Amino acid sequence: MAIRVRLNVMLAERNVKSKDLAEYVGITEANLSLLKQGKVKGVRFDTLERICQFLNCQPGDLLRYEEDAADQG
Amino acid sequence: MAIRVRLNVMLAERNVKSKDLAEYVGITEANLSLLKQGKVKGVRFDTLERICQFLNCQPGDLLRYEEDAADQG
DNA sequence: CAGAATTTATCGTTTGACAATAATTTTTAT
DNA sequence: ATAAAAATTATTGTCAAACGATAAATTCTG
Repeated sequence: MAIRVRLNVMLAERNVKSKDLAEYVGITEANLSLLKQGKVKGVRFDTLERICQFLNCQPGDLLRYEEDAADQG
Repeated sequence: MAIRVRLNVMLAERNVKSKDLAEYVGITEANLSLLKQGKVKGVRFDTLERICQFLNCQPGDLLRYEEDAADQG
């Protein structure tokens, strides 16, 4: 079990481009990519906040405590 | 709007002591207190994971994107 | 293929999570 | 009220890592 970042799912569902989200949040596409791929060890609340704001969702939609997964949506 | 940490609520509901959670998670009571009070700017996923594990809940139960609130539960 | 989008890779900066510790305050019995 | 327990606040310090900036490589998509 681990925290899984579901940003990729959220973006796909809403057909939002990483570039646009990155721009809105105020981080680089590179760093957003890392976050999407679950390659960061944590997140700052202001970043999380901006993402929720842009995607009009809750942290719970982006973060899940679940089985380590290879690739399922 | 901002990210709000609802740890206090979760602990109260489950009648869990901060000390016990801190011990389980592996952080000091002082730092857990800061997290509870919403006085940290972010959180590491391994910390979030342990909290979810101990409280048997999801990140969404602990983090909410909502109106900045003074003290309501 | 061409262009766009995304990911990966480096290196550097700076923030801040968390440790360790102690004192203060609040809560909970007795 | 008083003692004990629990929680908060306060300080100082360390070090991991979030994020920036940039560029190259890879993966879509038309």
